[in-house]
Amino acid sequence: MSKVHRVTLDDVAQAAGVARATASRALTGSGPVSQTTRTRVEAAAAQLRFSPHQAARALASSQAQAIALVIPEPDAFILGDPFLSYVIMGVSEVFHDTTYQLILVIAHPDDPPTKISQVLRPGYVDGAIVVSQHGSGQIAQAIDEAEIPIVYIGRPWSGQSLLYVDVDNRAVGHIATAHLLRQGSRRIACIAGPVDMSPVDDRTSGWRAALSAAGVEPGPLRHSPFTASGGEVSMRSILESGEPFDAVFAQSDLMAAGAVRVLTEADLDVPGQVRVVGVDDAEVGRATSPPLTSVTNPAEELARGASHMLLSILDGEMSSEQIHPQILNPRLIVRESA
Amino acid sequence: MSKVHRVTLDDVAQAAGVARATASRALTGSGPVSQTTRTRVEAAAAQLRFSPHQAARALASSQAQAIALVIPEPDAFILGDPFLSYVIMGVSEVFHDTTYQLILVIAHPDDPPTKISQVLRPGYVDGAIVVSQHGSGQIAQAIDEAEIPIVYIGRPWSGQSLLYVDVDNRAVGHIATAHLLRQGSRRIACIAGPVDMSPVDDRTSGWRAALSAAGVEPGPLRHSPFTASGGEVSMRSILESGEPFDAVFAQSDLMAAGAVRVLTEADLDVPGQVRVVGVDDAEVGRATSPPLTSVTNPAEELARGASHMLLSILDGEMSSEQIHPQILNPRLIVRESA
DNA sequence: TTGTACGCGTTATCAG
DNA sequence: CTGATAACGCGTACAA
Repeated sequence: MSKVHRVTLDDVAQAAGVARATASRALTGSGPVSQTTRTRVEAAAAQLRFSPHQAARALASSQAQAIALVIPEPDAFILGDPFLSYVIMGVSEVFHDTTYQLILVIAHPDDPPTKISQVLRPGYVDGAIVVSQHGSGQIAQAIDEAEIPIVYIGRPWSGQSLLYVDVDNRAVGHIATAHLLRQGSRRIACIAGPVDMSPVDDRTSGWRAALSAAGVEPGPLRHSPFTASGGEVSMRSILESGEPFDAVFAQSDLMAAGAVRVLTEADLDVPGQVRVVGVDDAEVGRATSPPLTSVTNPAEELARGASHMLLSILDGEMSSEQIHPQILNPRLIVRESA
Repeated sequence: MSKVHRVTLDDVAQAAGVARATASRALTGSGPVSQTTRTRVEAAAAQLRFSPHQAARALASSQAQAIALVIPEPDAFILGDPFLSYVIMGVSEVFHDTTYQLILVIAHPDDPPTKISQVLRPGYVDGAIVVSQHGSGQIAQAIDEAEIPIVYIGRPWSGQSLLYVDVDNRAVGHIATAHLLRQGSRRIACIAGPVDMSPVDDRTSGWRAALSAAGVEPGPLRHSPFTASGGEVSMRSILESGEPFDAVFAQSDLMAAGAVRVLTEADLDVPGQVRVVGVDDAEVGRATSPPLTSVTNPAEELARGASHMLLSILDGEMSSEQIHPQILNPRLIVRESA
């Protein structure tokens, strides 16, 4: 059990016949180095298979070279939502080409805010992307108070941060509803997500706006988690209430899939008796029968946008004038359910 | 622009009127400290909102307090697979209750093995969980050669590591096929995943074994990525080949969903003319019409198992005798597609 | 039980 | 352009 000697910068320097400082400069490009010594150092490093000790580097340079992707997890199975999968992919993709590592932080709403504060500070990560932010709770506050740059995916519920990317969620609700109206629906229900999320708020008000613009009364409205079973619960609740409706705007495809399931079980034909529109244009919506008409929610684009925004801040390439939200436009994908 | 003074352990020590070493021991519990000074130090730390500098701690203790979840990403949209979402959730859940951070590493097959080697070393992470390992490629080798403990989710294709958790994938194939046989199918096609993955191998051989045990000839076999469109492609290929079949064993629900879609488009009734069984028992399989009969693939359990295995190694609670794979049993979930 | 002093591997600041 | 040398913040033998 002999202790394995870690190849350190000193070893490289010695092998190349230079001082440690010189080797550092040569490898990081952080200072003037002659071409000859540079190649010599690089050769030595390659031969010794040197790779810098991240912690040491972070300590000395006070740069963690890591960013956090924070996902508040209020409901147990939120990761089942394809939206988040694509967000993870998008973020990962952008940072893959950089020197930053991606630290995934799934924050439970009931664990101490100090836990997340510990991570969101300089020395641990250089910045963070927060997705699917819920409004209430100390977690949101802890995040707001972090001393590192934070970019949000989805307009933050409170706080005045302008560092976020989002789809125009009001438009999402409007587009979906307008389509249903065009198809002839007159009593449009809304199966919404949790009440404390800004996208939910915005999509719901888009729904309302489209209805009132058409002079139509709103149909029943229900809130539930962004899951298939959430959609089922809401759909059942609406059916049991006896409130009339001839269409459903579900705020995610997962919810819509649940709703379609309940409608089918109740022998209601989709779209014959009830038209359904979802949001996300996710795979699950292509599996339902009939396939789901859906409004896009470009998760990967949002993720990439947020990542680039964060990168440009970290690299100091962002003047304060450039700080403004980036809003993406949703798009209607018509399939057979509406 | 005054420089923000970071609250350091020295500050805490000073405030508590003790030496830094004492403060360190009090906070980490790594040495004898009197009860009174401990409370005093803790009070000071709380008041100053001290939180240790992770990099410094990692450097001094040569423990990164982080683990990596490595996901080789051969196909663009692999994260669309719910299996991986649940793996992420399971791993995250276990490590959430520890002091370890989760670093997500998505490794492209065509980027230099050195990139992943850099991460998988002491000083960066203390251990790693590798999921969905493909056989070929330098990445696999780079991972094998890492100097930190590695636990696999899914039996590694090559190498002799016994540190893995997996479902009994042969049983997965066997159970699915046996069920189809029991239902009266006699010509069972197999829509398999990529050829260089051990689960694919095992499920396929389970399919073969069940068929030969029943004295039945294997139906057509196709390989494609573990995605819905992969399932579509394979299904179309089988249809176009003209080879007869009256059932399909698809090696994931996503693939099965794609297959069902193609079958429906071809006016083939499921399960009337073609029975279909998938794997994963995922949400997407509940949205298809008819809902998918499926063999479970307990992603979260696998993830939790792997996480605990890694933790017990990191904590040194594992004698070499205990090193053996952990194999979970799959289970058939009968729905309407077969 | 507590304090002193050194080391962890890099980067950064100076002289030269 | 290069080489000493001082931080960076914390853990930990060792001595008191």
